[in-house]
Amino acid sequence: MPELPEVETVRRSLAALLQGQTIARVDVRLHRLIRTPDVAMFVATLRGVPVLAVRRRAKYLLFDLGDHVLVSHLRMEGRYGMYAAGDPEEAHTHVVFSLTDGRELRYRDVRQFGTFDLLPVEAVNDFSALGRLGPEPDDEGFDAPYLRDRLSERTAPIKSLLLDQTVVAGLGNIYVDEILHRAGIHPDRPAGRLKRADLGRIVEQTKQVIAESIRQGGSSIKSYVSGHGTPGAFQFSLRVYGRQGKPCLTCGREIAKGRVGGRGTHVCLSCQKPPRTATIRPGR
DNA sequence: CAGGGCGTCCGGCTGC
DNA sequence: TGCAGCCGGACGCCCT
Repeated sequence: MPELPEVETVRRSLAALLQGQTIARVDVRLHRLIRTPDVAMFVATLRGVPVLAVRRRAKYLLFDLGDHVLVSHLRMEGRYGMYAAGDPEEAHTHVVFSLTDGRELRYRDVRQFGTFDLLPVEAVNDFSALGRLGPEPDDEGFDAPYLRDRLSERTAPIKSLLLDQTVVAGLGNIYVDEILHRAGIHPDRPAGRLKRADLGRIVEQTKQVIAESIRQGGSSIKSYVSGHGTPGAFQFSLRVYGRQGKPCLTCGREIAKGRVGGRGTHVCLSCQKPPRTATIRPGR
């Protein structure tokens, strides 16, 4: 499940692998993944185009191609790999970018949830999702006053709002659980009732957890690997995610698992005091 | 109008 | 051994 650190790790490997490369042609096997423009236009526009840079915004990969930007979202299980032209094709290969040096950048996606949008450069900032994204965790503007401004009056659980990409960009289910545990905040807490100090700890832990995971090459949970095919190591630093039934690494209490906002949620009920309204509470 | 909750997409995997 | 149900990021829809 690639979140910001995993997408950043993929970006770095793709930037190295695609350095100075030009797309010779593109073969789209699963048309549904191409959202804009239509597949014929998508393929025609990409023919013979150089890859100038690979950027990232939140969980989106942006390939700078001169007049156009290719916006790629991996969603749950999308992944890229570099292959020689004759290499046997692995299952769930949906898009193949043939490069002029003979290699192939292949996009695979078991869940078929990933998306591609090829946009004129001047349209990128207005592109629906990209245009509404909140600050990145490492932005200076992502601080406690900003969060208080965005969360005041909001009654939804803090977890749901940290997953809202317009509040802060790039967090997913794994990192939100980790951030809230380290900040000592129960995920069911109504966002608008958090104190200034609570918001400060959330901001601090968000920045720390994301930066540390990027240093570790992301978390390899389920299928994630970088563009080089190498796994990350941050999964060994996870303190609550996937650890239900095991002792809290801080206090020893058994980690509980429930649902918040429809998402599987891991919590230590000693380190993260449940509010009266909590759906995940002691005694079960 | 906007907040909030839920259904949808998909198929490998879990558990009965 | 067979198979129904689970799971989730972004987004659409619906209700309040």
